[in-house]
Amino acid sequence: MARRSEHTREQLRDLMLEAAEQLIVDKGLAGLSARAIARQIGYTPGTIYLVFANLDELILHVNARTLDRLRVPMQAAVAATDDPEQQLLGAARAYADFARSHPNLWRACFEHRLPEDVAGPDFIDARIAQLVELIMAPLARVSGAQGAALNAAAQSLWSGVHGVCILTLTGKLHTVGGQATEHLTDDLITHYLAGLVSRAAPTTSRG
Amino acid sequence: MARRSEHTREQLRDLMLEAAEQLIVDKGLAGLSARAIARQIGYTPGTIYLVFANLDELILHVNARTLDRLRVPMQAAVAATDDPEQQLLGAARAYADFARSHPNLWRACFEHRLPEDVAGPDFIDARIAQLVELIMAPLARVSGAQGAALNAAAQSLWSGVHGVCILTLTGKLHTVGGQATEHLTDDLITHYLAGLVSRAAPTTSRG
DNA sequence: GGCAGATAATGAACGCCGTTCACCATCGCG
DNA sequence: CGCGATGGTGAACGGCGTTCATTATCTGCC
Repeated sequence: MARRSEHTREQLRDLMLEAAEQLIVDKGLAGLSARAIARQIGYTPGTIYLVFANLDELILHVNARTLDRLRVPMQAAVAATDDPEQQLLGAARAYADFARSHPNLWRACFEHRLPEDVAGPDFIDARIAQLVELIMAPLARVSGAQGAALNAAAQSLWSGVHGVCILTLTGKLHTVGGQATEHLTDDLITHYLAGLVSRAAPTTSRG
Repeated sequence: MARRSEHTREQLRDLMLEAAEQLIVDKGLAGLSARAIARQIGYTPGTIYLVFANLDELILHVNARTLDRLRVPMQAAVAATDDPEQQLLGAARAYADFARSHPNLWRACFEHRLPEDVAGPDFIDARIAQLVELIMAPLARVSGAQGAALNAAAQSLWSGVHGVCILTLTGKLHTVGGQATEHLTDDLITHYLAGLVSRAAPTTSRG
């Protein structure tokens, strides 16, 4: 058994990513294994290493796909209105909605941990940057901020929305009267924006 | 070889938690294994299962300890001043500082995933609730909020701070001009508070 | 002192895991 | 037809979490 050439390297790559994605969807990152992927596509585990350097790299590519898909509804939310505050609220709701609809895929993007020293690849960093950039324009319009202050605002606000999603959707926020995710993202954004508008970006324009 | 009785069940428990903690500190959650713990304390893996139901339970107890230790500097920050805004900023900085000083322990609290259906135990939920409650009083004083609105504020603001810490400390926010963690938590809190003060908690007082 | 029963701990075993690599079946080409 | 290149294999290595029959030791009783 060798040299069957039923698939191109490219086709094989897609088959593997597809299978991996399905496994993550069904059983989470923990349910993913080289052997399971191989079983699913009718190859042996060794074949995976002809296409990817290791499982981590494969997972990173699944995550890249997930981030690409996540961007679509967020962009749509931004395009759906001209009111910058509504754009931000909509993008956050789209984010929360995606996370809730595809919990295992979404969590894989943030739970997957590379070995201590290895840095995340550029193609992931770039996609996260795209998400942050999505909210820069509305944020600039609504607050008049720019430069470093705008950057800080985009990062802190977006990290904040992400934090709300993480904690609520992983059930780590079972506090008194646990709030719905969107309720909390709305709360965070509304108040943050109100503060941003009422002040001239105090913390970052000091130096 | 059996029945050495060199240690009480309690002592054994502490030995195991200590060893597990050290392993997590040194190599992260991924570096933890029943065999490694056993090796470190001079017992065999089987012994661990006389004390804990499984590794997950052991890890949850390590996490409980971590959350207890995390609360100390946060409480100190709140006690250090009477200005509620400074209390909140201080608590967030203490949180970020702890996360940076003990990255692997801190991350273990949020990266550890239980099998799909199993819910997190109360002794973890309670400790997270304690952290959120820490900021309720200052938040109430600074904004005048109470009831559900106060609850939502505490949860969204604290989740936000957590999100900032997660994304900056795991290196997932390598965007243009990456900001220091404390810079972003300050930014988030300052603006959120300003917004909270300038408005009468709009999103939650509507119904 | 000697013996029985209780029990703390073992260690071998099961079925997984990621990863490597010598090997071989098959292909295209001369 | 033969041959070199190559796609893919599958066995192997050292790890993992977890279970459990077995055993060495302790305790209490005669």
